[in-house]
Formats: sequence, structure tokens, C-alpha cells
Amino acid sequence: MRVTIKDISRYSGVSTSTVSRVLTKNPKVSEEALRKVQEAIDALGYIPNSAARSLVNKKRGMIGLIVPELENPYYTEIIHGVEEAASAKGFGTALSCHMDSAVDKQSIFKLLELGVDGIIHAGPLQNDQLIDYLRMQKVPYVLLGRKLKGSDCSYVICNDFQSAYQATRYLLDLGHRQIGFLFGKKNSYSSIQKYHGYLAALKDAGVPAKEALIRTGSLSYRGGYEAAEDLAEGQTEFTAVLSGNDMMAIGARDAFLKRGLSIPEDISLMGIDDIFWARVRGIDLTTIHVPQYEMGSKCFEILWRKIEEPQSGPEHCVLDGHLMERSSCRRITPAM
Amino acid sequence: MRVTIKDISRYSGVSTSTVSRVLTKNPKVSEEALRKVQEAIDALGYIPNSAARSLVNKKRGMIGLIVPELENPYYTEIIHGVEEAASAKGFGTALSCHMDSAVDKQSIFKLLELGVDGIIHAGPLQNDQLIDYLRMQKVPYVLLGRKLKGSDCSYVICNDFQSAYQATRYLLDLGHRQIGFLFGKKNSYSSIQKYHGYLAALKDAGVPAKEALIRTGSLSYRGGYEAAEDLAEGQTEFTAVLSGNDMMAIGARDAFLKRGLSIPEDISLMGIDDIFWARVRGIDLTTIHVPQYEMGSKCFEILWRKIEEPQSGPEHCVLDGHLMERSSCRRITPAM
DNA sequence: TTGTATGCGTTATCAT
DNA sequence: ATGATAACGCATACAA
Repeated sequence: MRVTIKDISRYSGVSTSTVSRVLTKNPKVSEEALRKVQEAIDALGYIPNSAARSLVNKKRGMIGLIVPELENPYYTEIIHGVEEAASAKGFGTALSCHMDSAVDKQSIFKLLELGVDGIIHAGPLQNDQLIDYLRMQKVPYVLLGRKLKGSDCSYVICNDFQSAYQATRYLLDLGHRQIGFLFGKKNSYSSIQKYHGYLAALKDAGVPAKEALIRTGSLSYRGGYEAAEDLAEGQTEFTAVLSGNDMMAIGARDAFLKRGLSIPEDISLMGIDDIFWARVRGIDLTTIHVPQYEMGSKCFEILWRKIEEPQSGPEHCVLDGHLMERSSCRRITPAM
Repeated sequence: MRVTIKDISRYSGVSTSTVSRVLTKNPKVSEEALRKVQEAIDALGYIPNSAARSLVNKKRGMIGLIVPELENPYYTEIIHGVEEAASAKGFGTALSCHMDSAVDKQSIFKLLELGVDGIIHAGPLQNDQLIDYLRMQKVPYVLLGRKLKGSDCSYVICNDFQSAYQATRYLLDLGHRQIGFLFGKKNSYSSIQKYHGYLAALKDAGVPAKEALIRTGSLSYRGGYEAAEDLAEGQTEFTAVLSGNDMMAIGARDAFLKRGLSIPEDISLMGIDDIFWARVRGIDLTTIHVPQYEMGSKCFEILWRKIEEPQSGPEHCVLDGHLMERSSCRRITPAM
């Protein structure tokens, strides 16, 4: 049995309410009492029971964070950002990790059961049911990395359209005209935005988009690898490839290298995210830097405000990515 | 205000006790009552309040996991293993992440305050104070990746001595005699074990160890980079380098490459861990595979048993690593 | 300034 | 099988 305020009360000779006042920093406590209570707390190693506490004031000091996976450093950076921001405000973080968005509801249920004060959802959202559920449960929540059309919920995103546009534009400027595009399933907001960014950049440059150069797959190393193989096996020539994220790009890279193609000599390759590994030698991936850590911390701050002020309206935060030029792309003379 | 059993009671027309019985799967409930309660639960979207629950039965259904960082995929794999094992048993995971072991006590305090049923500590342990604190608080806990000498606490580790021995042995078998060793600070159990494994392998092969070939640093990319630079700037020749973990090895790799050295032509390089990135092309690091995911899941299971059966004695689990041969090492003819 | 009493949501004990 | 009630640890309104 852990030490409770009753023990402190007994040890220090004051009532439990006085102990409680000390704990809540209520100024109406005498020097004398304060000292005695502090002593008792130290001596007994008292730790407040936030479960009991939350029962009376409905605050748990904990948020729930849902991510689809941990293999992609993109997510771990986000977790890091969330966790540090939360920690700075005295909040704990309950982590839930699963690919399968079919179990989303279960995991939200579990998080709510644990008593989190709010939820950050960084995974892909299949549909609006989840949001309806969250809304019904009246839990503050913030979406990270995607927004829902026609919904008024808070979110933090990177400007995916602009990221893909920028990347495509960069490849175009290097002289590439046949640019492959590997991205996620078309039901994800973020992937669709990137897709449109890619198309828009091509259009603005007067370069026709070719269906034959576009592949979808999972936003993972494996997904990139497979999509790249498929692309390479096709009949259509290409000199550059843009991937929806760095993991896919690195998977694609390995697929190309395995086929004996060189990067950037044969194929210029770009990713989006700028994960840690993009910059190590031997990978050296030109990519669009996405401020993952900042997205995480910003996300917590928005959630925090919603927790403190439940009536407050939705907040949106859109961050911009920027080009990180490395050595996976080269300039070519466009074949006319 | 969230839905409570009172609401369910009112909606379904039975007492709160009966509702509670349904919730706890108590068989003494009539078909009729069960049905009505279920209906109410579905209709109202009821979620049990585990804070209130824990107040009476002292079980929170949540564990705390402490890791030093998230940049090293070694830790994220461990988190993954812990999280999935916990999730399978209906447990939530509260994550705490910090490098500075000086804040360890604070974070354990926070975790305990949140009400975790047990703690997994995967970070470096500066001293035994932490353990004393955990013991004093009577919290079940398991150490991951290190054990404490002379302490009877549960732990899950990889056989670090054997890993380093194996790696060194491999390099020796390839003909290397001048083998550099980059590892963590000597106050960490795991680093010391690896150090001894390295020395033992040299000794068994009749190769004298040279202080000039040994460097310590932080077990990170940066740490490896710096240690490797320092080693390369030294006067002593070497043809191979073993790093305490893959992150260090990859950092060292970049430092060597930057100096114009090739791997494995000029230097054979090995790591320990076998993180995801060790196998991608362009890195292709020969290393010792450490079952990180399994360590995480095993660790949770041990903790779980301690939670269910607090009287049970300490459990120890020592897993073995095995060689993953890739292309960062080459055979040489020893210079006599 | 301090102590007493009440309630938070839930389970368990005790009657019925 | 069911319901009333106490108890869990804590914060607070109220009384002193």
C-alpha cells in the first residue's frame, strides 16, 4: 500500500485537508504546518495519487498519443516533440502504436479508459467515424499530419502540397522531364495533397503528367522498394523519382541500386520529411525538410489549450517544409 | 461530463451494482439485465473510468516505460516490443524519454503519480539510488539492457560480453590484428561488458590489446563520429573498428568516409544491435543482431508477472546476439 | 488558519 | 439475482 495523505496527516499531526492544502499550494497554511507536512512528505516518500485526484477535479495530467508505427523516424521525432512539450507542462504521455486503423477505436477507448485529458492522433484516418467518436466522447483532440475536409477540428500539418510542388519543381529545374512519383494510398489527405503538388508543378512547367510514372504503395521502405521495382519494370523511361516520404525514397533507392542503377547518375531521387537517416553518408538524400519535432510540440500546445479552455475554437497550424539539397539528384540536359 | 455507471443504471433501469457486475463479467447477472445493460452501454458510449476503478482495486492497467532517447532505433524497437506485449494484455504504456539520468527520479515520480502498475527502465543507470527509490515505493520494475551488480532486481539483457566477443572474434578471423574499439562511458554495465568481451577475444587470440586503439564516447552517431575522428588522428595504425552499437558505428563510418577512407577497403567496420538502418544499401553494416523487439516484449511479460504476483522472486532473461554478416568488413592478410 | 464532511466513479460486502 | 452501502485517495465547501 502506498503512502497517502492520511499517512502524512498522521505523521505530521495535522488534518488531511491541511495536507491537501499544502499539496495544492493553497496559501492558507501556516508556516508551521507547511514545514511539518513537507517533512512528512519527504520522510515517507509520498507521491500524490493522480487517479484519486482526477476523480475530483477531472484532470489527469496525461494525454494520449496515437501513431501508426515506430520504424519511420518521422514518427519518433513527432513523439519526441510531443513528449517534451507535454513533460514541460507536467503532462505524461500514453503511447498507442498500431498500423491498422481498424483498431483505432479500440485504442482510443483504451486511452480514454486510462483517463487521458486529450488525444493526439498522428496516424492515417480512414474516415470520419473516428472523429465522430471523439466528438461524442467530448475529448479534446488534435490531428497531426492530416486534416479532415469539412471538419472543424484542430490540426497541425506540414504544407504537403507545397512540399511536393517544391520537390518536383527542383527536379524540373535540374532538367528532368520524366519524373516518377511514388506515394501513399490515395485515401490519405497528406498523400493526396502531395499528389496534387506534384501534378501542379508539372503543369506549371508545361510538362505533361504520365499515369505510367505514378505508383502508390505503403509509405514505408518496403512500399518504396516495391513501387520502385514496379516503376522500373514499366516501359516508360524516367530520369528522376520523387517519393512521398523519405522511407519510401530509401526503399526505392535500394530497389534501383539492386537493379544496377546508380543514384544520381541514372536516377535522381528525392524524398520528403528529412528524417535523420537522409543525411548520413551513403544515403545522402535530397529531400524536403519537414519540422517533425516542432509539429509534435506545437500539436501538444494546441491540445493543451483545448484542455485548459474546452470552449475554445479549433486551432490550425500549417508549417512549411524547405529544400534540403544533398547528393541524390543531378542536373541533366532534357531530352527533347 | 462523461457517461458513468449511474447513467447506465438509470438508462437500463437496474442498479449500479448490477451494471458493475456486467462490467466485471460477474456471472451472477440475469440474461435480461445483461442485455439491458449492454444496450445502455452501446447507446450511451460508456467508457469505464479506470481512475475510479484503480481506487478500489489498485490496478491501473498501465505501465511506465523509460527510455533515454528516440533517435536510436534500438530504443524504438524496444518500445514497440513493450507496447505490443502490453497492449495484448490490455495494458497501456506511458512513455518517458530523457537522456539526463539526473531527472530519472522526477520521471519515475511522474509515472508513479500517473498510477502505473510497474516500470520498465531501459536507460542508463548512474547508480543504485534509483533502485532504492523504486524499492521504497514498492513498485514492480524491470531493467532493460542492464543489470545491477549485487542487486536482485529483474532484468532482460542481451549478452553484451558475448556480442562484443563474437564481433571481435569475427574481425580477428578475417585477419585483423589492429582493431579499434569505440564504446560508451565506462560507468554503464552494458558498455563494460562489451569492453571485456572485446578484450577477452583479443586475449584468446593472443593479440595484445592497445589502449591507443580504444575510445569512449556517447553511444550515438555523434559520439561515434567524434571517437572515430580521434582514433584516426592518433598515431596507431588500425585496419578494423568495432563500435559499441550501430549508431556509433554509423557515425564512425561517416567520419572515416569524410577523411577519404573507404569501408571496407581501408577499414573494416562493425557495430552491435542490428538496427533497421544497418541493412540498407549504402550502409550495409556487419553487426551483431540483438533481439530488440523480443527484449521489449519479454521485459513486459516479466513485469506483468511481477504485477500479478508481487511476491514472486526476480526473473532474469539473457538473450544472445548473433552475427549478421554484411559488407562493411573484408578479409586481410595480417601484417606480421 | 484549521478541521469535518461530502462527493468524485467504481467495486466489493452485505443484505434481501 | 439484485440493490443499498461502504470504501478507495483526494480536494473542497463549509463550519469553527
